[in-house]
Amino acid sequence: MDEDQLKAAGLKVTTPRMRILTLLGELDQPHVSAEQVYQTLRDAGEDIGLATVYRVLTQFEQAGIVEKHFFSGNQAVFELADNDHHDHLLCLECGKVVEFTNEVIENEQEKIAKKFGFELKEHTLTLYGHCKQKDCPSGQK
Amino acid sequence: MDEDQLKAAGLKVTTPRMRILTLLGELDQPHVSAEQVYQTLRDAGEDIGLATVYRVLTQFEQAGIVEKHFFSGNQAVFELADNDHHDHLLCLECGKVVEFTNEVIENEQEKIAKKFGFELKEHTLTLYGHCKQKDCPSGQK
DNA sequence: GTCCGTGCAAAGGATTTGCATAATC
DNA sequence: GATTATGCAAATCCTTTGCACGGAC
Repeated sequence: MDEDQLKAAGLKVTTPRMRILTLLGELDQPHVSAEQVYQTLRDAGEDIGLATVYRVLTQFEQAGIVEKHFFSGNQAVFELADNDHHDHLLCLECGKVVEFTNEVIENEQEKIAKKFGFELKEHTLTLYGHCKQKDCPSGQK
Repeated sequence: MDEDQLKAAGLKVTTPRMRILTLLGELDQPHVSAEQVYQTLRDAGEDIGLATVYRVLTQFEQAGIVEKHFFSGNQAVFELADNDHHDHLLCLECGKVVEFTNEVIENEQEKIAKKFGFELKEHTLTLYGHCKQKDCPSGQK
């Protein structure tokens, strides 16, 4: 339960934290910016500040509850961390995001790190392309 | 020659552009921020503006002369684009950067894109770890 | 009641833009 | 000489911080 996750992370159970955590679990598109979280909650009538959203998301990241990505380079997006790691494939035209996991690549990364004497801690793999769907500009014929 | 690269990109041959292009080719550590380029040139006595550095690097990126990366998330770094693509492995402790290429991963990426109906355009793969070298905090016993 | 958390406004850092001047072709 | 570049300063965008008040335990 959300509440237990907060306690486990040593964070007091407050309204903003609960609202943000719940919201992250209800999204259609699991990748959101701090601004989007803020706007969504404001629209829902919450009296929350943008600074709090940033603070909470940062705390969640440190607690391992969420992951932070820099798909676009200028604005961070957050997503609820799931048990098994995954990477991303996204459409340059419509922004659609697909998550995937690939054992072959994961193993190869370990080999590369070992080859250079590194102890691998984490990695970021993002593929960019055109999804070619009917609802995307890249799919128009 | 540097000059020809500029002309080929449809950019006039100006002092700032030549200085930046030359500098990028002479670096020990090929990954630099706009600020570093700016400081290095100022220290060398050039009368250049930071805004120009940003403008030129952006133009170079669009011309395919340089690549822009977001290793740290908050500050972009640039490097001269080489013929064959490569990915990066970097040390979380000392910032050391190693470049590598891996056919297995490249092929696997194509398969993934195909599997989801995407036309792959580009990708970013960065591995983070500890290099364990004697000159790095991660290497101290 | 103590301590941590929050909202708001101000500060910060990286990058971009407006504009008059200066350089390239 | 016309057009494109440049330097400087101001502006913008995203994110963080300072501070007094409010809420959790």
